[in-house]
Amino acid sequence: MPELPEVETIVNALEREMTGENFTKIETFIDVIRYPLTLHKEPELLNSKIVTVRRRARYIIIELANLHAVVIHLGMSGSIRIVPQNEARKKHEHVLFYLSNGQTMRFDCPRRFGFIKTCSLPTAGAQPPFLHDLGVEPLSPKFTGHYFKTQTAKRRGAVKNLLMNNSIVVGVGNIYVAEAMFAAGIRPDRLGSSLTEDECKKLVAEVKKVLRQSIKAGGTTFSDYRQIDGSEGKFVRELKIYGRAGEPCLKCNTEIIKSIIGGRSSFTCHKCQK
DNA sequence: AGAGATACCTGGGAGC
DNA sequence: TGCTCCCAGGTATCTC
Repeated sequence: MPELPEVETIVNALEREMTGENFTKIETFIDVIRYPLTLHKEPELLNSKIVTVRRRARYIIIELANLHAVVIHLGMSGSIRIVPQNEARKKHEHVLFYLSNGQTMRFDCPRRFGFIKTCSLPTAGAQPPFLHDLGVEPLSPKFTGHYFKTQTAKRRGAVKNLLMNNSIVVGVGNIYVAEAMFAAGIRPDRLGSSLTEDECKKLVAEVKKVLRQSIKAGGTTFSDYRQIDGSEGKFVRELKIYGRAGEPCLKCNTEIIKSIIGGRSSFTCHKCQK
């Protein structure tokens, strides 16, 4: 499933392929994915130059010269491909964006957890209005151990849930939370407010590290994520704890235990993580 | 206010 | 082999 590194990989590729082009036609093949699709009825999205493709949290923002924007969220199984216009449409390619260079950008979303919103921007480079309440970017200098300590100190709940809370820090999903918490030696069910400043520092550092490693590897292919050329991400080979319930811990051989925290699968080595 | 639970959806794996 | 069942996930929304 696409987490932040995957979205980053996709955004970089879209920026390279689409900047300077424009949409000549938008076709939808389904009325509702997560929300009703309306963008095929919005002529202001057509024939205006694509100025940038950027990312905020897991949202892909395609900004047009006329200050309209297409905002795409891939949900858990969405992917985007850029292929020639004459290529046959795949079963779950629900939206086709025709580009002025003869290519199509295709939004594929088998489980329909993704969505596409459109909005107008107050100024060039501005954030879409509905993204204003998001927390800091995990790879930005704003995400520090001290910041995380401040946030956890005033809240209740398990550390894992706080790391996945989008109003604190964005784009850290279930896979990378598991990996970062293992690397930092902290149990995911620890009360967030029980973390020392040093533990927060260590955890924040490991979150950044695991995200950077994954970006370098082209993202994690787990079930159906693909890069825009259809190739697989390679980070899945490097997962040390996620999905390894019942298997021995790679550091100490203790059996990895699966539990449910915040309604999501969690993986813990009770010897290495305190 | 904030935290927890739930709905959304379907491919794929497990089990029979 | 083929069927059924259940699980995976991020976000919005509801409830407490």
